[in-house]
Amino acid sequence: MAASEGLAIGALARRTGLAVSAIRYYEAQGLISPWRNAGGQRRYQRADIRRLSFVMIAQQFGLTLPEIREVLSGLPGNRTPTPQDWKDISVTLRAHLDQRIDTLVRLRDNLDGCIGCGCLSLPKCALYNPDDRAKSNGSGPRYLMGDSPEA
Amino acid sequence: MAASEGLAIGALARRTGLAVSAIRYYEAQGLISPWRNAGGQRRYQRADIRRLSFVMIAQQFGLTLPEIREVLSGLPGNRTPTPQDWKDISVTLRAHLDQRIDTLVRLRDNLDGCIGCGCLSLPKCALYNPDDRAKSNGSGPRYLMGDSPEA
DNA sequence: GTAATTTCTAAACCTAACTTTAGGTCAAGG
DNA sequence: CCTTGACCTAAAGTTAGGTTTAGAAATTAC
Repeated sequence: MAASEGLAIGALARRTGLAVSAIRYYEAQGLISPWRNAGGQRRYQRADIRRLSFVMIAQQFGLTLPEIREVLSGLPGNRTPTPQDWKDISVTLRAHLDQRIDTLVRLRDNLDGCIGCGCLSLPKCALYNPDDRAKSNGSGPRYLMGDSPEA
Repeated sequence: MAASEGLAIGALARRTGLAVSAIRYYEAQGLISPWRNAGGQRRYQRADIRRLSFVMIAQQFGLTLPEIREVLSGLPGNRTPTPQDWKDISVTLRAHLDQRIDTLVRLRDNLDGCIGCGCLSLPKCALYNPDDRAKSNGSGPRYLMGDSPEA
């Protein structure tokens, strides 16, 4: 009834642009924790709009949901996060983004020297970086290995 | 028998570091086209080592397999690609990479102003860019939509 | 000329991040 | 009161990019 009862999931979905099913999924992944009303329906705080916005931004930055959950754990649990709280955890986000950009820039800098020369001999190039690739996917060994230029 | 018979799939796997299953998968996706020997086994050209290396690099750059197939279609079909051929298609790759870096840098430049201010009001920020998100995944609508700072 | 490797195909399985479906309950309006 | 729309759970389906499995045939090694 009153506004103090919190937001229903549909209202939160409209405010964030997320699908209702996505919000439930995020809950299952531990990214958001609504309470339940007498009828068993989810109710959200207004601050959860901001929380989900943060999740969406972090996803654009390339973080996985577990990573985002980790970053969000930096928020205070006992009170509604303040603007300063959000600033604080955005530092972590910025670090992730910086690293991602650095990696791509490094790749780009090597492009002309490696593919550009036509040899594609990766082990001899700085492109070969197992650490970068390890994050790509949990399944299967993926590492770069080139050949001698005669191929 | 002789070297002129081409590479078996296991040999190609060893040369590239890819799994045999991955190479077969790439064939199914139209990224590589071996011929078959008398016994029905796949045989590859030595130039295919380079082709797969290119696939692996392009993947690091964030291209999907269909995108990579598209880029590879720029290679001559009637002869073994020369170093210059590889240089030519690497220009396309470079363009993809540049665009990806630009997007991330733009996101970073907006980070302090948007999340950093604590409002997370995305529609009012330059972060809101449907084009960037459209590429993320085929399934489900994902677009950013913020809220007013009171949330 | 066998035995051990490789390779073959097809189909099932895997993760991430969700959506869809099915069948049922809750809440709000008239 | 009762209908309509929002919400509930659980399970199955989806896409990308592969891996694994199973059973059979081809190659290679000795």
